[in-house]
Amino acid sequence: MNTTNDKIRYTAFKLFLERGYEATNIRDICSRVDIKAASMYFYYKSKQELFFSIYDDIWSEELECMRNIPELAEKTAPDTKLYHLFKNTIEYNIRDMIKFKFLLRYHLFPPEEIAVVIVEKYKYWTNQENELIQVIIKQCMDNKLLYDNRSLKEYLREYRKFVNLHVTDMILSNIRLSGSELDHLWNKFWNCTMLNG
Amino acid sequence: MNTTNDKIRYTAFKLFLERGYEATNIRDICSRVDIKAASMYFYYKSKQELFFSIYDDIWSEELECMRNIPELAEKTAPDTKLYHLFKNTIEYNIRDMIKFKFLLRYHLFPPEEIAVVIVEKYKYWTNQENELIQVIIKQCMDNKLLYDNRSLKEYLREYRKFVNLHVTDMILSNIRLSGSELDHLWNKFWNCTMLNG
DNA sequence: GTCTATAAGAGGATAGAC
DNA sequence: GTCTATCCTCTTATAGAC
Repeated sequence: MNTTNDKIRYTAFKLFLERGYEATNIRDICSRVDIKAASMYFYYKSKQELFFSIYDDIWSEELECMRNIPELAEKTAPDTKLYHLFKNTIEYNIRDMIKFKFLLRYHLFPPEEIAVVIVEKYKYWTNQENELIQVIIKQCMDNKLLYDNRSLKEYLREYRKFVNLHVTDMILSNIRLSGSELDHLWNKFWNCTMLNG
Repeated sequence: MNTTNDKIRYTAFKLFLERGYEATNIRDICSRVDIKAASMYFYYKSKQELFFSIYDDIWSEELECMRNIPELAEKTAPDTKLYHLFKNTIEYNIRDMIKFKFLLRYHLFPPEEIAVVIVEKYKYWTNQENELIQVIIKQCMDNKLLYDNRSLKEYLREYRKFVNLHVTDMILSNIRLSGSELDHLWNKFWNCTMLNG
């Protein structure tokens, strides 16, 4: 948060989130950073390059966080692992809700000018994330903790839907769920949806 | 869909939905309608006026539809009424998913220029909708179909969250739920969330 | 690295003719 | 009702000095 580049990235992130890509202009970003618009072009060759540099960083940070959940490395039951993955994901998104909101904005409503690249990058990053989740779900199925009358893909979709919707709801309602509320939701989800879909 | 005004409204709706308010310009709307930009100003005094005319219409139409659900006028049990309200609301949004998506876009990410008015209008319209829902929930509580250890407001929030999230999920995943899937979801919701919160 | 100056274009909106 | 012509402002991006 010290270098000019850091300031540009931080300011651009906030404006891209609040105003959107089209309504954010280089002059506004730069005036807040206290440089002239032309100076931005020393760091990034275009507005698009600046945007995607920020976009990729958000995904990469979130994945890094998911890969470093200590409980996933331990020798715990796979259903417990999935619970920890869920809880850590939600808590990460509560801490950094604006990052999720940023991604939500551009996945739901990609600006025409950058839509093709966004879709491409979205596929890449969700695939990375899915691999992580699928390993655990597969372990659950192998250990008969999840029935195999449903496919891995279906379970994956249920899990992703569950996580996404609760984060989306926190954004829409501006309510942050507590640890015990999360546990309650998880139990309801596991029993009502995963076991008795 | 015959008059010039209809064409302007329909085209503007599509562009406001897909490109967003800031990225949609009068010239683009008018070139598709096959008139010159200046002609738009005969119908609307500004871009904002055009936008809010469309915005209000979407809400008003949805409320009209909810108020005309035949089962709500009949002398059926209030929990059955709530089920019909849910099913009709979802089915209406499946038919006109882009209208829900339009509202979602501007409620989640209101353009700065029109944010204040959007928030004001959003409050007005959701209040209208809430009154309709609350009447039925109150009947459920009066008839002991819902326990009164939770407040009317809490039940209302659970109901709204349930409906909103499933419509949002349909938009995000591009999957439309069938009638039997809706029934299944409703039973799970009623038993797991409303009765055993 | 950061600046000034400027090119080259797109945007909302209005005046006034027909 | 619809047009042409135009105003004025804002935008991304580049050239070239320091």
